[in-house]
Amino acid sequence: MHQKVVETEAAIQAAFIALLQTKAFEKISVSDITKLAHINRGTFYLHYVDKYALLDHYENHLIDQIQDYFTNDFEGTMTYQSVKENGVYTYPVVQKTVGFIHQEFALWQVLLGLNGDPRFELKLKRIMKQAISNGLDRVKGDISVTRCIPEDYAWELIISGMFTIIKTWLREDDPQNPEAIADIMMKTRFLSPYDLLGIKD
Amino acid sequence: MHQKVVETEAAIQAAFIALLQTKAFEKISVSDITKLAHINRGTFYLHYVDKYALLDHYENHLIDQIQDYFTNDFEGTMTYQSVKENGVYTYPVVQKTVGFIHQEFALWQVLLGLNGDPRFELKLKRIMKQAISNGLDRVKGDISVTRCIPEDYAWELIISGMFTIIKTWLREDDPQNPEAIADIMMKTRFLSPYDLLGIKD
DNA sequence: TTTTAAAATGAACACGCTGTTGATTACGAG
DNA sequence: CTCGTAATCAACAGCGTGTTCATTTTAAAA
Repeated sequence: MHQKVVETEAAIQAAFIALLQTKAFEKISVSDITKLAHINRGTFYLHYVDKYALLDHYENHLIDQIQDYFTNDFEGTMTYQSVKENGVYTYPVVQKTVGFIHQEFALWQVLLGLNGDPRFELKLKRIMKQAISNGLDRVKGDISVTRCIPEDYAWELIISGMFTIIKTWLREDDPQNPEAIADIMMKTRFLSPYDLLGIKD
Repeated sequence: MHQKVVETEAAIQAAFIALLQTKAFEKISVSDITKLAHINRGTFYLHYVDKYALLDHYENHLIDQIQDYFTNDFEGTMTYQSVKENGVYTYPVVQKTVGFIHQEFALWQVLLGLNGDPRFELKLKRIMKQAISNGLDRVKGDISVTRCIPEDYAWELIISGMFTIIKTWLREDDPQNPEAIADIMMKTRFLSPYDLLGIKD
């Protein structure tokens, strides 16, 4: 691949991320991007058909990483791993997933942030649910989601709990390190809202 | 107020909600709205300065209802009320809040839906946190959010748990009745993710 | 180094949506 | 019935879009 292409696409990505930190995706024009990236507007269209293709490109880039890991390297992911210094075990899946996000933090930040794409979050949630379903089937045989509340409500609560942790992480001014987040995810598995509030009823 | 104004604004609202069911807010043009509402494009601008003012108007309408209730009628809201047929008690706050939403279901549906406004959800979350904080202070004196995970993560988890229930409700093809939702909200106070999955570790 | 193919530029185009204007018509409350 | 408010219609400049074509720049191959 031509080196110039790499440069240009990097400039576009940097400009795109910078703009998404300040305004909503739909309010960003191709002109905005190319001005900030110091390239000609026409050049943009040599790389992407429109700004939606740009968004898709980044989203798929991130999704593919996770998707690949979930479908290929899934053996042993739900078993406990080495003891951490604070005495908490961590699943490899959790560690890996948090690691993926940490690797491209700025991109995850804007795509899951206030100016991001709600549909991206939805896609990810579906993937997560599938992965957890599969993981549970493999490790323990007889899991049945509680009948105490409707099953789809239970699933939504579980998945969006994990997303809440990730999104809180991404919104922090001075973000925690990945290990701390993995730790939080492992701990919250056992915490109900009342536990979180510190209420002992 | 002129009757014609009421008609026109009702037509605008109906068109706006209908459009938000099919495409993202930012992709909706004033022309779209006025065409669907069978009014002249110029007429729209006699009522709202732009489509953002329209969005604000509806959001504030909903927020004010809840805000008013939280700040004025808050006495006794966190005490248990009459026993329901299935043996579950419900807080009046929960009942009232779910009731508010049920009253203008279609509007809540689109504003908190996939094509809605993430900032609206954020505003509501802040209000909810404030209300819960106040409520806890009043009813029980010595609540301290768990130190097991960082406090802001705990709060985010609690609040977005409640929002998850509401949003799941709003997305259902054949939505549950309000009582069922209030019931779910009361029950999930005690349920951790592992409880929800039916795992007994 | 020179050649050559790919990549980026700059200017122009029609199109669609915006928000505003001013003149005109429709209509409902009194 | 009448008067004032509300809605309509046509026109306006401004801006972003996506596409074009000729031109210039640039990196890699000869």
